[in-house]
Amino acid sequence: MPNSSEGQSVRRDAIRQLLQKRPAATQKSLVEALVERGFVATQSSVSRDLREIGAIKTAGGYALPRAAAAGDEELAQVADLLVDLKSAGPNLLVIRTETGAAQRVALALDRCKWPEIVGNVGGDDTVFTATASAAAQRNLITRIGHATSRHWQLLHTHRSQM
Amino acid sequence: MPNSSEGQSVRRDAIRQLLQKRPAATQKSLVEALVERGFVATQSSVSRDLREIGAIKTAGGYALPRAAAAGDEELAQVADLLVDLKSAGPNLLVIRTETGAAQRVALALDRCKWPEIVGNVGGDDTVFTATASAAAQRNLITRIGHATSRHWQLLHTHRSQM
DNA sequence: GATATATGCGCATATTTATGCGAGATCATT
DNA sequence: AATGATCTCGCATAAATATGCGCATATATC
Repeated sequence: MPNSSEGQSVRRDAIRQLLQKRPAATQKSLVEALVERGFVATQSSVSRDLREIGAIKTAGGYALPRAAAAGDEELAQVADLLVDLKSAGPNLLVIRTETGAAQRVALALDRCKWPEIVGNVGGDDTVFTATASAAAQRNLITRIGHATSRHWQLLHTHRSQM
Repeated sequence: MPNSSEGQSVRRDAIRQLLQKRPAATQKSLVEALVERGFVATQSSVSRDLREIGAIKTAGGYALPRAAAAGDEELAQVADLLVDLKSAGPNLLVIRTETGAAQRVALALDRCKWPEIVGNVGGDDTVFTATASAAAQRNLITRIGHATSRHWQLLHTHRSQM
């Protein structure tokens, strides 16, 4: 059952966790580790996932870029300020915050330096976050959920594709 | 004419420079760039060089880890304090400094976080720098020379192999 | 200088990684 | 519910990367 059955972002999250624990020597070894954890995936997918995640390959194996790990904390600090989260097309995520907190949230998102985020602008109680693709956006939503320990339910507004 | 005909460190230096300008998409492209600059090398060598240099492969191509670039400046600042430089076996580099400056130099070397350096200790006018191998040591010497814009002539003391 | 040991490198090739393509799958629109 | 646009993913395979081996050269020791 392919397609955006959220399985992808969960798997990528799992990969991030694995990499955080220890670098992975090869993609095959990652596949095996994933299988152990109940995921089904092939080397192909892992290859694509790693690109998407922004992982780097060092002499010691695949690892997360330093910023990727750090980002979570930035966000966690402003978790309480988040109110709502809506997608407006695949390239724009609209985040509602407590009034007056948008700037702070936008700043936190900036500091995360996540590859999914192209850029942010914060108004008063709204942050616009630009994403490169629908996939990146989905991913981002999962990551925000993860970092804020909150389950965001995404009510898509009309998906005006373009 | 293979072997430690210092060609290796020079080539690795060239690779570092290339990577500093822009990431390299593939090793083949690096080989070509090297050839353009008058080097002779195969993909095999470049593969080994990259490992040695500590380069990482990102989605954008091969690049130097941030520290690698930064290190040079650290060292440049203490360049004047260096007096002499001798190897004592493949694993130990003995650096003479102005009196009282050894600590400072050792600190700078630490901060470089170069992969060639296993560790440093600074006394009063002498720094001991541990290297993992003869190759690493040669490499290190070139890099120090490069960073300090100085040509160190290495009088080896007896090379007690072991 | 002769011998022993360690090292650099290219070649050929094994191993690993990336990708074109087609098959489901989902969702918006009509 | 049919149509179409857009995704994800696995397969097969192309492309890229790593490495065992052997020669040539350098270095150490005698």
